[in-house]
Amino acid sequence: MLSQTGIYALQAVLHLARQGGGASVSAASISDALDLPATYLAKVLHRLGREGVLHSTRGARGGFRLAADPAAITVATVVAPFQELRPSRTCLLGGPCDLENPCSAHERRVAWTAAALRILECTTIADLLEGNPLPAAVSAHAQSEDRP
Amino acid sequence: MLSQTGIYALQAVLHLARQGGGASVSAASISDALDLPATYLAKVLHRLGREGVLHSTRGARGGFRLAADPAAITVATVVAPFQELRPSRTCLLGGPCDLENPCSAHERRVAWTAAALRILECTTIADLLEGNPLPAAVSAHAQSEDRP
DNA sequence: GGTAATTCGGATATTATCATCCGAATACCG
DNA sequence: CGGTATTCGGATGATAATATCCGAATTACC
Repeated sequence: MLSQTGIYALQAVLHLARQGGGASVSAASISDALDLPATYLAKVLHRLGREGVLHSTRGARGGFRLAADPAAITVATVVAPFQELRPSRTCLLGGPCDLENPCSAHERRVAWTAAALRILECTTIADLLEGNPLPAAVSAHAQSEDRP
Repeated sequence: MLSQTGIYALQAVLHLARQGGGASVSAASISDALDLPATYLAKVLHRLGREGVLHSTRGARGGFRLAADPAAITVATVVAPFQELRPSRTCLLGGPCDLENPCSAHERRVAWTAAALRILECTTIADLLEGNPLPAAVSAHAQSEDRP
């Protein structure tokens, strides 16, 4: 559902949020705390910086910090640089398919990506930190589906 | 959302359903009709045979045909051999997480996979052939989210 | 100014997925 | 019985995602 890279990004951002917004935190320190591949995470953080999610400062005592309040950063924003979130043009059945020329699975594809996107866009970093539940309107269709 | 291999499987099964359940159809004939990688599709079909979705007969005049009525085959069944459908133990945030020890994104992950799974399990091959809409209970949360 | 800490950015390795190739084994058909 | 069409199954080759390496550029601190 989320690419490994996206998960790393989310974990790192969550870690930064836990540290508060004060000082910059180095990539090494983050990968150390979360036990993630250090050099790869560095690249992910770098990308989040260019994307405007993080603020990066170079040189000694440099590092990364959140570019906004945790309540203003959605999971979708964090993950977007690393995977396609919007429904792509290729449908469940292969070939292209759009509103004018929908394939027989078009409606399903739209429902699927809409459900996913809704969750990612309605959840902020602060929500995850504080354990806020999903809004009822979003979770309405997801009860009692837990046991694997 | 679906792996390429899963899409191939779905397309092939749909093609078989369109041909009716009478004679066996060869892998070459299917890949020819759908313009899919022939040798790879052969493997996919083979797998669907072992999995019980298709019935395969060897030798001249051999080939594949549906093992059940299109209305009795769900998309989930067709796609399952080629990708993890049930929520995995690794959560949105990395580490393991279950009912006893949920991470802060647990509920979101469950909602997400439940929405996807519901669509895949409620849609049969016959539904796609006939263009049946999603049941209202499933699609309730997916309106007006179409334009990419 | 020198040194240590750190991001930046490209080149390269590793791994999973997708795809091809080839030699069987099997069954129909004359 | 021999020939041909086909699935079966393993070995092998591309391509993309994941991960590592190293040299540079930048900045804080002494």
